[in-house]
Amino acid sequence: MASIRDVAKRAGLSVATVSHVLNGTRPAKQETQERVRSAVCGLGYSTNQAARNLAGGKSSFLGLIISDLRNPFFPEITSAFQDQALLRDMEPIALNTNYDVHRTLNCMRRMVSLQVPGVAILTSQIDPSVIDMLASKAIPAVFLDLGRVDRCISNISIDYEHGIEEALAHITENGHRQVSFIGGPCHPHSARRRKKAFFDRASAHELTVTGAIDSDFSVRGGYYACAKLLAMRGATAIVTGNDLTAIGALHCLYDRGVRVPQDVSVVGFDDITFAQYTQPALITVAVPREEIGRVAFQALWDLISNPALPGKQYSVETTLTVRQSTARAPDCDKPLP
Amino acid sequence: MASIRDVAKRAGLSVATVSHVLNGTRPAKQETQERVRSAVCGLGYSTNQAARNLAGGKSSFLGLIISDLRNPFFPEITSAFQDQALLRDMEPIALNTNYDVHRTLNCMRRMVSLQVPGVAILTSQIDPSVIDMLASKAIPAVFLDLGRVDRCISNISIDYEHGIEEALAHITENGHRQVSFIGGPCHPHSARRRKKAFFDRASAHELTVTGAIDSDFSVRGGYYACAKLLAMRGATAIVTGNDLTAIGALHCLYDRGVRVPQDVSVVGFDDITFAQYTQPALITVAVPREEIGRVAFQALWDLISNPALPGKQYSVETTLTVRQSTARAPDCDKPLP
DNA sequence: CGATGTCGCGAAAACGGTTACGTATCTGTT
DNA sequence: AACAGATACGTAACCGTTTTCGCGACATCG
Repeated sequence: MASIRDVAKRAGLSVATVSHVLNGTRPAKQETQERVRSAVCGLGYSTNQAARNLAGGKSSFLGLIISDLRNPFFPEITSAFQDQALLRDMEPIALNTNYDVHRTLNCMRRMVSLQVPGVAILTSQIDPSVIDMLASKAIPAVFLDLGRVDRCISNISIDYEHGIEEALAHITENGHRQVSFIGGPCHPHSARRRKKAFFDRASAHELTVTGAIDSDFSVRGGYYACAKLLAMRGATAIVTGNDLTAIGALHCLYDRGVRVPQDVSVVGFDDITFAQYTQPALITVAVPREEIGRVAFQALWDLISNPALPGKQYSVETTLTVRQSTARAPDCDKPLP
Repeated sequence: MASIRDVAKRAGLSVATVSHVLNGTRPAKQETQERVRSAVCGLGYSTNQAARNLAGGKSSFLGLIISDLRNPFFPEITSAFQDQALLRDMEPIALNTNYDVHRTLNCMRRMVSLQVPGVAILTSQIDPSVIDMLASKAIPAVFLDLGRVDRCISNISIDYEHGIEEALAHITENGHRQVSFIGGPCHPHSARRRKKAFFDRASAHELTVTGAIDSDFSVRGGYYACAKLLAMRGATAIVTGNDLTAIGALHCLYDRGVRVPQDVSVVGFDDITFAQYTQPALITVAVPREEIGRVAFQALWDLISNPALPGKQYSVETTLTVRQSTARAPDCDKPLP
């Protein structure tokens, strides 16, 4: 492997000059630049990042911790983050925790070892020890839906209220009066926030909540929760905490011969890619995943560029994506009392 | 940031000893090990990868190039690869090319810059310039469905034949005699191979191929291709080159009032996660994505461990996943002539 | 008792860049 | 002609590890 010294020798220059020409950190004569350029080509030289990171005292990596790439929530976030990072000539290091605290800590250790100047932690469940670790090293971090903001910690909070408000307004306009909710496991902060937003907006619309079940954000879980709901009767609309759950519900309803949307309306949450391909196409509260990825990078970049500044709150909106899984409530052609 | 020198000072030892204790590369007294251990804890020391990579002359990164994380084909490959890499204490660097040659080359340059000891290139379309680049630097590489194998190049080839054979056998057993095919864009090698396998096996089963359309592997494309096929009439089964296409076909059939599987059987390809959630659940030829990720790592690891050895051919099997989107051919209760 | 071997450890040279500082040379001003 | 200020470049220290080489202390053996 050719080193910068080889390039310098071949170009008849000093390593300093070569380095500066390569990085544009110091003016140099046109001819000098040419000489460097051609030596680089001739040798097939490529700068050694490790050495650069070491000498520069800073690394070109940027950490991105997510829960699980297989979860359709994350690929788009990851892609968007990556695109931004590459634009700024940073190497994104994306690792998934598989929802495992040990693994998360392992990942964090790797990040520290890599001297990352910052890390975005976009998982749903964040162990406090991770925050401590970051804080003790003063590594800038961006979290998702973590409550607080701190010295080196920014936070992206998802405005669930807005999308849920749109969803419930839509449902109310369609004459529904009784609605059910299938949420997620109560551990993740985000599931709780979705649920709370649902109840808040439901009561604002004077909707009766007939049955609210905590499920596990999986298709299977959605299926069973929906079956339970069906036993309760009464509700003409089901709102779910994520799309997988909604898909499960859709299947359950189909299997029971309940027509969607004629008999029951269903609203999902997240707007994963496949929400548009369900039968019928799922109405869902869209969480702007690409935007989250972009904002996460931007937030991190700000934090890194200005270590003195305190963390900031960022917010992304959710909005209703209207498709075919809702309709007027079944008994709605009768005039309202 | 505490360095190894700080640790050495605090422990009253030399850096060499600390390094060796930390890496277990030289025997040391129990007491010495303790001293190191405690100094490390006291200072919150964490080894600097950049320095280590530089000094060791090798990097702990492993490249993984994929087309597009958003494509449901890749997350599982990426995850599996990552899991394996972490097990071996390597940092996987996953980058997507977005199907763009420029970006691909940019990614490759980054890999070279990071001194990766090897890279897995698991995209469908591989530009020859990428191979040249790798070859000129003698960087071990693993490709997916690239034809050849070379000095530093291993290849994973997907055995499309097997799964397609199962699919067509299944279809034949169900009394179908005429079948259509919706393939992908002819550029990617893999799409061509799928198509060829289909025709080979179809003729082996003496099936008549009524209509074969090259689409674009998207849901929308599948929809339109299916519409065209419907105009041709005759076929009682449709086999597609990937699941997105099959999903599009499913929607088209639904919209036209053609029942699946009663009127027409549909078979997908890939077995993406959502194939099981379509209505009806999609029968599809499963491509073992996790296995591809694992094998890619293993292949790379072998190549790296034994640079002298030539590249190898690996093969992964495809198999039919039976669900609900096929049934006996409509006219099949009539006795066959 | 001296030769030999083993064990535990330290000194210092890499590794390939960056960058603070210093030294020519060139230009224009007085 | 002398001098200031650019301009263009080189020298060498440094970043935090790994790793080679070698040194002393102690045990073993003839």
